[in-house]
Amino acid sequence: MTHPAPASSEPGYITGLNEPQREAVLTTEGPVLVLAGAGTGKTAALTARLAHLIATRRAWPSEILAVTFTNKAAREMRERVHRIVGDAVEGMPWLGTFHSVAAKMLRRHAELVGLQSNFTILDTDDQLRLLKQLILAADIDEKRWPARQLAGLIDRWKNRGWVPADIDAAESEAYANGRGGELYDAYQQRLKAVNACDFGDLLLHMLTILKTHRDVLENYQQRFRYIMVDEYQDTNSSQYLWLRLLAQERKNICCVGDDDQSIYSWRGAEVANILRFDHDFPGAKVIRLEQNYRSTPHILAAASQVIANNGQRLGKTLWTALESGEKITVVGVWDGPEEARRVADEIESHRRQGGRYDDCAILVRAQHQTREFEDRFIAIGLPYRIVGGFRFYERAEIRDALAYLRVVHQPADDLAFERIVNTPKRGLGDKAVAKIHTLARAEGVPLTLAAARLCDTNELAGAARNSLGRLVGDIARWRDLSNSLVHPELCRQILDESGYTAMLQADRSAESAGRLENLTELARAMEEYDTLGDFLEHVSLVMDNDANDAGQPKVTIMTVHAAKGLEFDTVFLVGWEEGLFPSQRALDEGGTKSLEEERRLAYVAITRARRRCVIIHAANRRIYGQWTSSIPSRFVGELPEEHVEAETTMSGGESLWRAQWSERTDPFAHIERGTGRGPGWQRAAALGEPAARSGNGGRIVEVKASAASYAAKPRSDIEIGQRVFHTKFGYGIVEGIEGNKLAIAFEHSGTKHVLDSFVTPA
DNA sequence: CTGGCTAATGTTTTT
DNA sequence: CATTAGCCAG
Repeated sequence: MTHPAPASSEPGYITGLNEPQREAVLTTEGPVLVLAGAGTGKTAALTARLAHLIATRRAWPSEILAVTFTNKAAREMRERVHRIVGDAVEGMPWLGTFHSVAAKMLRRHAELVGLQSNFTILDTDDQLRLLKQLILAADIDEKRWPARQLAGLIDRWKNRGWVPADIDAAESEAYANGRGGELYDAYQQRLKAVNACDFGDLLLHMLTILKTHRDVLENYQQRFRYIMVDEYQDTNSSQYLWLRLLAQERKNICCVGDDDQSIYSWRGAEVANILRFDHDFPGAKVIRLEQNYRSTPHILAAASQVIANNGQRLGKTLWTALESGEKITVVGVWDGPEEARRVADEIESHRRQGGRYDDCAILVRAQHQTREFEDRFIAIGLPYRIVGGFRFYERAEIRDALAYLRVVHQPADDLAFERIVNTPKRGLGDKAVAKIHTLARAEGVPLTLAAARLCDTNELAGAARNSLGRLVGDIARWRDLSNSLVHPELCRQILDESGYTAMLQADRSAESAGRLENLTELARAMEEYDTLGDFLEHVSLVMDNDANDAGQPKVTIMTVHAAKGLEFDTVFLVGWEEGLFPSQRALDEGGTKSLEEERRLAYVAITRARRRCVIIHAANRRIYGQWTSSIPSRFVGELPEEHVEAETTMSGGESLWRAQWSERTDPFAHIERGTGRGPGWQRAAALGEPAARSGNGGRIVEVKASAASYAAKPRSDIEIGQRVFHTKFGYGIVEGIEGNKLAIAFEHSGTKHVLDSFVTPA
């Protein structure tokens, strides 16, 4: 395809675009669906379109609704638009994730669904605690009907846009013999009582409001001259309904998506939304972006071949003008540790050839796979970062601090009160809390108020009464202070006066120093927000842990899900084995639907690579501490041979994994699973230690010293038997020294091999 | 009421 | 295996 010569008066943001991209940018009126394959410049087109609307004065920035799924995507769009149109983007209040935009709206109309505008947004943990209370109260055995299950069910209902009244008997049957609906209703009531929302409510409540209050709906319909949606294939029903209501009047809605990259159906995403777009918006213009700018032909061909195995797809033909590059490499290794060694070796050799660490990414199917790599990388001192994992605000100390702030900010926040009432320990255990609860229920007041009243009675014994009285007094005082004190300072003061800081200081464990640091960071982060309320909202909706990407280049380790939308020169796709990828869960469900989603995930994974894609599968892996043999993923078998370079470190040679692959038809194969005595284990026992086999025709050479440790000399201040401190593993005793590598028996983490530079004498 | 122990249970993926 | 929830003893 050739690019037409740009007209001389053409604005800069158009110039670099190809023909379909231009069309997507310039078709501003009416419904537009952009089907954008991986790496086809979707974000470029989307941001150019946004800039175009503003630059040509079709709309003020405040008249455009632009929604994404992740904060990362929202931030990136904001930055890119800013680069084009400058500070006008500051006035784009309606650019954000579905959840943050909905929350913003809901704060304005909260009273229409029985909430106050300072409502709390609950996280999963609060939600579960609340549900557990309700399950207990309903006299249901929580062992048999776990709160998690109910939470999942309610979430699914909310994703579909169903309020409690919409739950029929059949749906209700999914929990506790038909009591699901009843509990959903109780849950919603309880949320209202504590003036709180969960994630799903943000959209569901707004949907209710838009449906029942014409004036509000019309207001927004008028305001949003243009609506743009990123990753449309990931919308769930409630998001879809919400969008449809808002777009109904002007119909200037532009959705961008790729049905092949729909990987969130477990979260309620409906691919059907993208399939029925032109049904809901008649006359919709469909634009396909098919030129891929990211990957080499080999990579693109392999990805296309894999995804072609899926049935339900709109279908598109990706092509690239790039030169052919190298084939995809498929490597079979013996076990997990070897997989990690192999990846580390490849990265170091890439590095020696002048490459950078941040060219490389390791994509895993499930979070727990990151461990193996982390262990190895720490041992050899290879810089890495793990994306995802725990978010900043999920750490216990942050949540405790936030609970204090929530109690101060929102007096009805019972869940926050429960969390802090005995943290730090102040002698207020179950007994005391139960009394507060009883009183609160009897008088129909929030826990903080009940606690205050309880202090005026003789219900509590001396010590507990004093303790509770102090807490109640403190909270009242902090509430007063919150009007006069800037909130970062308020936060520091609360942490000090509550004894929380002292508690951490008294704690001599490995993590406590980091925790104190996190709290300092929290107070610092608060400075960026105008009000305490703003801050709390950002923490629950927006804050992610992308902040730690500063410093020197690092290898990125993350899940495939987290990698969507990103690209890297070199990508390692690890753990491509049946049961891991595709996941056991997808296999158990048996249907083609979940399997196809796994395949889309594989497609997303492969298409992250620009130049080099290495796919690895291991013959043996430890699952729940048991060695289990595994066979290569079916997706490995679906890779087109002409685009693949296969390699194995196993003596059986290249054909081995293909032979193993045929085991999937063995009806008794599953019997070996989890016994710890499967074929893989037996082979291992027969052949000896995996590492010892490396001379046996295998291509892996056991790396004794990495490049990083090769030339380094040992430290003089550390000797065997010495007690040392390691930032990640805590305290331990040095058991061995080899060059600058130490073997340390850690008090909590067992014996590990680490570089001495990570260690200080204790 | 606290702290330490045992037992059970779990691993997708995230706003 | 590793974490966590729930139980029991001090």
